Amino acid sequence: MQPWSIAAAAAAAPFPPLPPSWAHQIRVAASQGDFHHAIALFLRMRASDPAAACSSVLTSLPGALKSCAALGLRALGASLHALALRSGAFADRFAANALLNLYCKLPAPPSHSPEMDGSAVVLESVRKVFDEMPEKDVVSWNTLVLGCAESGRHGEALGLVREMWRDGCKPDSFTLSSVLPIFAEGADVRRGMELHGFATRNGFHDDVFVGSSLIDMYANCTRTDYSVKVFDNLPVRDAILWNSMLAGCAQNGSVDEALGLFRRMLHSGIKPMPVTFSSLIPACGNLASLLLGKQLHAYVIRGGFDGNVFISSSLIDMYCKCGNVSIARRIFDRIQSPDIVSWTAMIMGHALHGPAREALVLFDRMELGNLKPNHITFLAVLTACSHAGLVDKGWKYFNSMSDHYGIVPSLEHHAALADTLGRPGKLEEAYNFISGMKIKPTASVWSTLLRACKVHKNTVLAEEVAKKIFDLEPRSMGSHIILSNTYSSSGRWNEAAHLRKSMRKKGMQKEPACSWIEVKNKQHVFVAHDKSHPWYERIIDALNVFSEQMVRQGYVPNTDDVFQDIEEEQKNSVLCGHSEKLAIVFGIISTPPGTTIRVMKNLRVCVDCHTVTKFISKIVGREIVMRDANRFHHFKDGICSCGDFW
DNA sequence: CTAGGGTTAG
Repeated sequence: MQPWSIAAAAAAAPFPPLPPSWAHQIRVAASQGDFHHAIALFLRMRASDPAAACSSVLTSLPGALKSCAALGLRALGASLHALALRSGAFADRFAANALLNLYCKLPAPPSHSPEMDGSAVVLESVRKVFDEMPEKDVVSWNTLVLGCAESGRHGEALGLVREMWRDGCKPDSFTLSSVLPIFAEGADVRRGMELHGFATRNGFHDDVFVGSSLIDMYANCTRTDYSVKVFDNLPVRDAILWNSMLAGCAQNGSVDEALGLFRRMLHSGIKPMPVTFSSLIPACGNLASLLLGKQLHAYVIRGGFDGNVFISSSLIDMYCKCGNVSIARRIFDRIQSPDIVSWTAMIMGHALHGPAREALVLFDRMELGNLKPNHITFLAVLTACSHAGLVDKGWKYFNSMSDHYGIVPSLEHHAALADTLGRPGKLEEAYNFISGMKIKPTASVWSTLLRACKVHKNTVLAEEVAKKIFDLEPRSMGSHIILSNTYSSSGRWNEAAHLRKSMRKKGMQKEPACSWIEVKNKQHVFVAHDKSHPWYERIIDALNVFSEQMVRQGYVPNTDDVFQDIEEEQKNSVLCGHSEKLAIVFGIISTPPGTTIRVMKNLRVCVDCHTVTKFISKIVGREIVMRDANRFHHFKDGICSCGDFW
């Protein structure tokens, strides 16, 4: 006889494995994010297996409720609520918390009462569930705190934290990471640091969730130095945290820090992801550093990310901002299905670089593809109209916004149309347009007209417009300067001097004009009449040589923009010191023949510099790209892409 | 049953 053994018995007659229970399957599906499946299982159980449905209410309800919350199933959620009450499952912490979460996550229903909006109705039922809960724990509090924080009820969320504290329930890492984004949004670094202190004292500081909320909070408060410290102290840094750090730095202007992190990231063997690039590349655009941008583009290609629309759009934008619209266009043309952002970036690029009509050609092509323009697209289109001097089209696009697209024109759209009207000299029309606006025009809307008044030398209207601007914004620097220049250019030196004097009295100082150029990885900055650059003498010598050639070709200095009451002879020497001329000539004598010159300027280019640059581009046979405060100018063979209209 | 962190156009 064989000795009796369980193993032998099992081997002889193995039982088939038990089928997983309904409740188990529902829990697993819900926790894996397969909410439809979880709901389907729950409904099937209720219909086909009343006994199981009855015995596993407690264990299956949380998963089902979570799925309703995720899918926004209000009606089913309500019937589960009834079931929870009827079956007594509501007494259970887990089921009750899941119910609380459901009400927090459901979108606000349309409101029927005028006194109360939908979200207030929701909050009331949430609060009711919460108050009736027989047993509250930290999860219940956290659910409510998050619900308030996410629906913008910041004060209430913070009040709840105090309330839970008083109630003897200690905030934990969940609470912290729900509340920290409030201080991030409000850029309230003081209270953010208080929470950081609390986190440290209670051992939550190296929690990844808390850590990433802290990083985000400090970045939003433009304290990326603290972000980096928190980041460095975290024990575990997975890849996403790097990206979050990087984006935080890049978006808040700490580009050097972002690039440093990018290098460290590569060093630590963490592979860059598409988001890494779509947050870094725009930062290069904002620095207008073509060199850096090109290096990142090379990484993008090597990493095989060039098919990503986000990256392509950011590359288009970066190349446009760095002055290379043709590369941008090549990238755009290679996108299989450009989205609204890619189109808008490209339209804006053409609008800013010229010829601006190309922007409108693109817009029409986009519409043929049934892609719907949004308010930013219209901003780009209206910018194109103003730069191309297309008054009728400007009106047409402006009116079509509300007529065909249901987009309410914003202040920016109004400013763009006012500019479109004013630039070609339709000052009266622009004035009437601004006066008749449905929203109250701001100083910046009026100042587009003021600039137009200066260009068209209408001192009377300029004075009236300036008065409106100074009422709205008494210390508007730009407007003071434009008005003073308007006086000067019509020979009213006394009034100009008087205005300048009152500006000095108010302690207002003009922003000095400066231009800069990147040569051999180094930025060279030129301030007007600044002789400190080591090559200054050589630059002036070269400028004089160009001058002689220009005069032979018919150049006449334009002293309209010299706003001092001095002799013509002296005015010419004032013009010679303009920063953009210094930067351009430096670029020409310090780079090999044929190299494209890219110059940036903080203010708008003056008429004389514009003319001189056209001559120089022809004399040296080079393309010169200049970004001024308003747009890009491409000079080639004596012609500028702005069509002398800017 | 509760949490977070990422991206492009102005």
